[in-house]
Amino acid sequence: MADRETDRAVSQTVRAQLALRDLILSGGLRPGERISELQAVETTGVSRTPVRMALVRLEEEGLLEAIPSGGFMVKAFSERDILDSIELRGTLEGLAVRFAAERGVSARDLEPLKECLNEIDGLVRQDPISVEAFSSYVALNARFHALLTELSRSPPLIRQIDRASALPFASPSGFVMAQSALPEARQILLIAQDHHRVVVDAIENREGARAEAIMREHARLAARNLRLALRNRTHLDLLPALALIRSAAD
Amino acid sequence: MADRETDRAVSQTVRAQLALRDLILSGGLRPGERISELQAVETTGVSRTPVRMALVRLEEEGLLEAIPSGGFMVKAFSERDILDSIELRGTLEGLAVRFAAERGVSARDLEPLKECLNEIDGLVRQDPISVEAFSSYVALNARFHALLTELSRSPPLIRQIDRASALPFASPSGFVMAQSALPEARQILLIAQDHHRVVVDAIENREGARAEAIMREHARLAARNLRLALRNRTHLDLLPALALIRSAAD
DNA sequence: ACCGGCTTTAATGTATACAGGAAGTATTCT
DNA sequence: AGAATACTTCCTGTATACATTAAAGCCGGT
Repeated sequence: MADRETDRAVSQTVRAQLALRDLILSGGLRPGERISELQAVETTGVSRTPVRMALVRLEEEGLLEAIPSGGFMVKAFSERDILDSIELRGTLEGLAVRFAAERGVSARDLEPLKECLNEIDGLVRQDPISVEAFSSYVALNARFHALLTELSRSPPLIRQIDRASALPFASPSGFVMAQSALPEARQILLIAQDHHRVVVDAIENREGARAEAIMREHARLAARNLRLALRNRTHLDLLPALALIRSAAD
Repeated sequence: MADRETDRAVSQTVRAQLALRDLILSGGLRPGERISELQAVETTGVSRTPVRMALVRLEEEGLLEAIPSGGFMVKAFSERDILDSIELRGTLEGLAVRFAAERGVSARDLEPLKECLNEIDGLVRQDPISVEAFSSYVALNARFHALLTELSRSPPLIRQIDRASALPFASPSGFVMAQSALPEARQILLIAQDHHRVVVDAIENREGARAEAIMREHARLAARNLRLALRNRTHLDLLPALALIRSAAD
């Protein structure tokens, strides 16, 4: 019912984009496989025009790759690509918090950040942390990162960060759920939350270099999570877009 | 008539994209102005479908902005936006050269870079530097930066740098021509070339932090060029996309 | 049996027709 | 005279039909 209403509200293009993205991330298409427009029309139920539109947007998003002769194929990522994408996001977020620190942030703008921090504190206080708490953490973490980048007050930078975070495995919360099954899960979350507090403190004190450095290191937690999850090979079903990873042998 | 042949070779979408981009950058449309598809059809001579495609790509490129009610408008940039975009590019290029330094680059891969450097040396040796030499510099500089980012061997990063450099005022050579009319032109070029040599040296010696820092500073030369050109208000016609800059008062 | 060329098929790129909706304008009422 | 409402007009989003081109399969020759 709500679905029915939103279905009518959003454009066919967006509907196709969401459907195709889910299909790709769920592994419905193999990396390197050509994605036929006609086939996409059948699976999404919309006509070719919005499907084409959605394909272009998914290419810009980084999930698809244009075939020289025409059309698109599902992009394949190496583990290195993913690690680089995480480092890339960390670098951009580092620039954002440096801007925030150097340019100054009002106490009023800092308040929602601190609320976020307190809510996260409430979550990580429990030991062990429930799966529901992890789920809540993902949402709060995403909100915190979004608020943080906005502190830069730099539309071009915010835009670029959004684009870099569009790849699910590069997003700030990409590997949090996968981490929930790990024994060191709570410890990692505590460290991450400490990073959060430190970066806010650095911004408050106008310490640009410190804020930038800690933000870069913060992103590297995601890289650690990925490596741990891949090594343990447990709960890999919690990893979105794992289907897009091609082994180094390919 | 190579034009006639290329016209037939490239798709209508690309043709529309190039035509519309030129139109926007030349100031044919005012920032904030809605860009009508029908009007675009008339000016480009292609039908609505490729025009629509081109509009979407130009939006992703950052030159257009989607209107909530539908359609697109020409994006307006503040001087701050442009300076931030330059700093952003510098940060990304800094990451690229850090990757290159840390991961190591073979002498073979470094060779084309050094050729580029020698060619640029030949240009900046003359005093004063001719306009033709400036023009050659732009091409060589673009080539050098492209080779440099490729040394990172990181497709996601290269992709992101390309996107960040798509905005003409953020590209490595965006303000070089505007600088050609300045009295301090040669001095700036000499400094830029020194940066080039230093960054290659740093990469060779695996000095990641040094390479990153010098690359960031190198980008800031573009910021200085922009400020000088805007203050002197001379030869502003050499600045592409100046029409997109809205004053702080707007 | 394998390779090369031809034919057929299918997929993309393009053009256009149609419907729904937003914005601007004119008119009318207060 | 001003504001609100209704109307008209234009614009976008969507669907579909057509043409061109690339790819795949088949047939024939070596």
